[in-house]
Amino acid sequence: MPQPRRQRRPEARPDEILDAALAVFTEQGFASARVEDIARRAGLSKGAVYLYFPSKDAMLNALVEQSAGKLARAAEQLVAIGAPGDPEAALRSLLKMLMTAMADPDISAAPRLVLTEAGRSPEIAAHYRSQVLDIARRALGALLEAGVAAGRFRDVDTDALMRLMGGPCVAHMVLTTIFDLQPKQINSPDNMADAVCDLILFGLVPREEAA
Amino acid sequence: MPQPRRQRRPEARPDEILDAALAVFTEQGFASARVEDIARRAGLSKGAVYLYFPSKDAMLNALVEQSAGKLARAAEQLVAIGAPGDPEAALRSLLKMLMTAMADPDISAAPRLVLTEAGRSPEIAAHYRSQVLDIARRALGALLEAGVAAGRFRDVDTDALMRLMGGPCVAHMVLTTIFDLQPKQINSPDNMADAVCDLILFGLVPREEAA
Amino acid sequence: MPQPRRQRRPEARPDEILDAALAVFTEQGFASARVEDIARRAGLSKGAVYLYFPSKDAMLNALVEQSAGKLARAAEQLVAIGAPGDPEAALRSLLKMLMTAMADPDISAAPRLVLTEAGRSPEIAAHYRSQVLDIARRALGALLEAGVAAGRFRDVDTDALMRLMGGPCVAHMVLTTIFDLQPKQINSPDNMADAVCDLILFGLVPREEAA
Amino acid sequence: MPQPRRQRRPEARPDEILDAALAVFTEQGFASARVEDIARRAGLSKGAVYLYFPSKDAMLNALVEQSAGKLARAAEQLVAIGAPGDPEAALRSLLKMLMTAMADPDISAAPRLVLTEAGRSPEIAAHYRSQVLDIARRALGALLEAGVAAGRFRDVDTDALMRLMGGPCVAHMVLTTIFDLQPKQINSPDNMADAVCDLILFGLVPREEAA
DNA sequence: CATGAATGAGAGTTCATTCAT
DNA sequence: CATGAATGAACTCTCATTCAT
Repeated sequence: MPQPRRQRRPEARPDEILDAALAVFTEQGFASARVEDIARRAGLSKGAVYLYFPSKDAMLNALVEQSAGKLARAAEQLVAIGAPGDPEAALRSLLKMLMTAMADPDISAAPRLVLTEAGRSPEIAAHYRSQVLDIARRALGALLEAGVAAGRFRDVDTDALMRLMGGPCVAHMVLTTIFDLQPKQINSPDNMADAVCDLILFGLVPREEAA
Repeated sequence: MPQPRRQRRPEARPDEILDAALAVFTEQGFASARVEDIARRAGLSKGAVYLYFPSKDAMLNALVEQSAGKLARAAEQLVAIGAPGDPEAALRSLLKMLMTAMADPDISAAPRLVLTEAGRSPEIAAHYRSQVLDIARRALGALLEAGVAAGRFRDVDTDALMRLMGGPCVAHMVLTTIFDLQPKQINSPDNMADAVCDLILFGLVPREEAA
Repeated sequence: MPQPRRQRRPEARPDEILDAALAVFTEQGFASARVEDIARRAGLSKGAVYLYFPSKDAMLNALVEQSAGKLARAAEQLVAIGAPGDPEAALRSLLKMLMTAMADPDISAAPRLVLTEAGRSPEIAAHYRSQVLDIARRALGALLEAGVAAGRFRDVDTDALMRLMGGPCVAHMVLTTIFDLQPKQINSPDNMADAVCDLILFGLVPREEAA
Repeated sequence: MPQPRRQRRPEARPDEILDAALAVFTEQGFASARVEDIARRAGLSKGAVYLYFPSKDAMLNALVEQSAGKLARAAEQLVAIGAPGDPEAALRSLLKMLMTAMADPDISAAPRLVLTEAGRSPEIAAHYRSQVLDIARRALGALLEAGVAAGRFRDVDTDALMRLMGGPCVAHMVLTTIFDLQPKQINSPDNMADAVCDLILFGLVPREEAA
């Protein structure tokens, strides 16, 4: 399957535009982004984007809708498959997936956009909440429940665990992508996920079983 | 032919304007915020704002500069005082302070603004990084070192711990302030901090008390 | 929700805008002129002007650059061709060309604009000086030299002659265009040029040779 | 008479303000000049100037009215006294006075202001025309008439002579004050006046002394 | 389908003018 | 008298959106 060198595929236009829009929105912020910049980056004229999207706002909404759910569904899948057998491993996989996704600027672009724009758009906030956060919380709750049932996890609060799992991933994204603050020792998202997961599972205080 | 209506002129004008600006910026985002809205909220006319700040950008910068450092310095103090005696307690205090601050919409407004605007403003990002993040990381590193020296903490990676401590606080702020996703069981930032701290210290996996 | 009314788009747009700008600038002065007035006079909307010129200042500069040199080059040509043969005739032609140009409100509009704006814009002053005044002075110097060599002119100072040639033309322009002070007897720029030229050549004091 | 060191002389305020206004207007142009700049230069606060002048326009008008007439009346005097006895000397004196005045940036500031502002203000143009130009023309006409009657001047057109006398002075002012184009050989207004006067009187074409 | 010239509402900023102190 | 904080109209410039071609 040789990839054709951009034979004008008008069917792909909307996605090309959204890709361009995502890039420009995350670089400049939604309000500061100019439709013309998006058009140019998509290889189109300004007017042409309006053949595919009725407004700049519509692009943002499409972007959020498109991205939302992907990660949440992946998390759901992961938990559904892994939780019954080995909750610890499932939790670790979950964290790795999330951390890796967040550490990749391209993948985290959409969440980052939601992060910056949800504050001034109740629609986006509500949509993301119901399509991503609620689903993620439910999946995490199921995973926790399975682990507790198996005697592998303590019976802790789901929301606390959610913050403990998601928070470091978001923090990692923010620190590396926005503030360019790279970890000193750890040099891959995977290792960062391992280090964080280790702490989540076993805690900062040493265990005394070594007798 | 202006028809003015004069007000008192307290020395506090700049701060009043900054308060109004912070509110409007966090509500609408910096780019969408109108100077006139800020002025009205501060009880002034549009033009009067320019007697105190040369531009809209200057307001944002003043806001960031004003807020930056406060939290970081508080964290530094807290660690310096508490770490030598009881590292666990110091860590818990630190987390509580951070979580409480983040859960208060007024206090977290400035950090939230940085979160949404740093992505498109290298100056803001650099300033916040050097005035807040670097300081916070150093304080946390010192705390960790003290705990390790005292045999109370495992010798883990500072950046991983930083993400584990800060992440949940940021996540809590984002979830409650932006997405209005309140925790189901836990009803105060203080309790959330306790729950998270408990997990950070002792881990999700139960300890074998029997031994 | 714009409700546009489209027009044709000739390649001549920039020139149409400059024509309008020149008219408005000379009528109201650069600072008092409104871009919208220029646009309307050019048959465009305010925003459209900015498709062709990045700023109001750029219009002024374009105007000055466009006009500068035309007259000076014409003067150069005239002198180069006429001076060797008949210096007196060349001088008369030069004066007539200048006087006629200055007396025509459309042609003198650009110089008038320079006259009013150069005082507050060192760039304009420098540009006009080097592109017009220096060239004109050089041409006049050459003409004078040729006349002296041919024994037709006295060996006078170039700068004095420059003021004596240019001054009356500028004065004529100022008096008729700005102060609406028309000559009582002389009714055409051509005749005024002749009268002035006659005085320049032969002086106010009668010659005694008539005997 | 020792000059007191600026003992607050409220009576002189209007003039101090006008001096400041003239300076600022000629530097920046009337429209670009800010009342605050004028106030500061006059050593006052912005509001205080409005105790003496009702508006910025009023300052300009006062300035024009103040300056207009001075020169014209001086020219009138000069002609009235000198013309009957020695028309040539009177003409030379007139030219010298004018040239010297125009070459002094302080003295020529007001005429320069009129030059730049009369174009957009019919009132200023009309006032200056009636208070200065008409008077100057009449004086020059009288001088010419006297000279002709005495057989010393040819019977030329008054308006042409007016342009020939005034033009070089204005040109000298414009070239030196606005375009910073100093004469190469002639180094004083007085000498420039002499050179120009010599040309006006005796012409560029050599006289055949041999007779 | 695609272009890009054109529109016009709107935002930041300036500044002449006013008036409480 | 004098101050300078405050007003608000006006202006430059931007940009989402439209539509003739």
